[in-house]
Amino acid sequence: MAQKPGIPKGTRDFSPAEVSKRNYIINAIKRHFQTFGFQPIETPSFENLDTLMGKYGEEGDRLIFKILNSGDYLSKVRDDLYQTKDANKIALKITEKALRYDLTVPFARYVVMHQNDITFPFKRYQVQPVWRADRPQKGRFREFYQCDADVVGSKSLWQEVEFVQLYDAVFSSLNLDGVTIKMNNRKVLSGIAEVIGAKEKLIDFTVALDKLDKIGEEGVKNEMLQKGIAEEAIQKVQPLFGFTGSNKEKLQQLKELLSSSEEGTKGVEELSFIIEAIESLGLKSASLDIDVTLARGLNYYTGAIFEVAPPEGVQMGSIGGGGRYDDLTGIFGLKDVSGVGISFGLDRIYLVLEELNLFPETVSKQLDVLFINFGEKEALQAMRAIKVLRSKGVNAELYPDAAKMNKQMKYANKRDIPKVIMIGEQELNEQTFVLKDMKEGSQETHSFDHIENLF
RNA sequence: GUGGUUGUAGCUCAGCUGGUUAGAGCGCUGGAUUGUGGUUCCAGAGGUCGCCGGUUCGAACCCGGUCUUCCACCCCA
Repeated sequence: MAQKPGIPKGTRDFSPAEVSKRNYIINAIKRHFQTFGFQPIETPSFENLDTLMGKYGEEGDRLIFKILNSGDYLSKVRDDLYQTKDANKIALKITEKALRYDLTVPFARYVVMHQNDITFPFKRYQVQPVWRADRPQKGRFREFYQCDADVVGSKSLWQEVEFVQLYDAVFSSLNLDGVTIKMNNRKVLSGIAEVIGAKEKLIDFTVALDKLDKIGEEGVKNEMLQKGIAEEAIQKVQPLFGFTGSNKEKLQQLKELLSSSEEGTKGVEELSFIIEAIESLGLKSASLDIDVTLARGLNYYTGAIFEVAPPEGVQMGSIGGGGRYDDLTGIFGLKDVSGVGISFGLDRIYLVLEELNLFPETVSKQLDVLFINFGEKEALQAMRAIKVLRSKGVNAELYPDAAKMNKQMKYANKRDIPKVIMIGEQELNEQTFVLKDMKEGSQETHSFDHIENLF
């Protein structure tokens, strides 16, 4: 009985055309990572469960794909525990490995394990798939690629400046103009929470604030009230709801709002430094925008927070994100190593480029020329030509069977092969070949000796 | 994890309030065309209607379950 094939939800097959396009994006990203001085590493697809657990918050823990232990894993579960049917507790007994959830935590683990071999500051990049046991929806998959660049071992804000430039360089080279690099700072958020007297509600406060563009001012206020943030406190942050103007104006407003908070003031200073540096260095096509509602990834960011929004008019979540985390390696026993990094969301960038029709036509071209097969002797002559062409880097192939011309031409047409070369009995005898342009429909005869000068 | 949505030929989809043999377009194979693709014409192949169960004389259609798709929430790239 033939079984109906299928793949798990949230996963995808990639066709040759899709792989070409994905490689086009990946190559652009890697190229710029290298020009900015980052070095590649790779880490295993799965890690020890305890390396990952507790690093992404409660929600994150739930979304980690856990790998069942091998062997008779249930025998290790005590009967009384088994009877409780407490999935979370039992899970810890029957699984000790998990698929990686992002590239940042494995990187932190890598840095700690190899600290003696690493020269700091260490700049690494990593392009590998990650897995999340999430419900898929548009632009969200259960297996997807992250393209990360991080620096550890430097507290310099020049790193942040460089990451802004890196985002700009990559998106510009992909001709994806008009992306907005949104920037915030954890210290600013802490400062705001402190000023309004809701310091212990920082996470609730920022998560609600983050939804401003989605649920509006009233929605945010309602959620804050619901989370137990006082009415008066919310009144104090009223300026944030109409937070517009240039970056300079926003900085000025923040400075006043946070003047009583030491931490908040520090955050404003950091933002100012980056903004001023970028203003004097300039960006090619992206714009940098302070967004105090930006609050993703708060579980470990301590300074700058980045998120990249696609150009206006494209319905898609963020296509990149990142930030500074002062003590990520601390949980693995290496103190005082500051890190900062960014990530590119390959799958979403793909969808955006597709929507805006920004893939160059040449990306999907696989073969330059197809040789028509007229039989054994003719095919041998074709193979001689193919050998020469390939040595010059031309993508060439012989149709494998001496099928009907009609069929071979249809094949060339369907594969979108621009040129076809025919060497039949007559051409073989005359030491010539016929070159046909599939787009124009025109063809001409050349001497076989001239084959290498064709392309 | 919560709520909703979707599933019929390789693909995109019709299919009436439940009624004989489930259709179309595109694609595929062959032919018109034995050395010329894209356009045209002719012929043909291809479906246990997602899967399991129930209601009914009778189910693609109604009901339950399950898987899948897409969307929103949570969260996030």
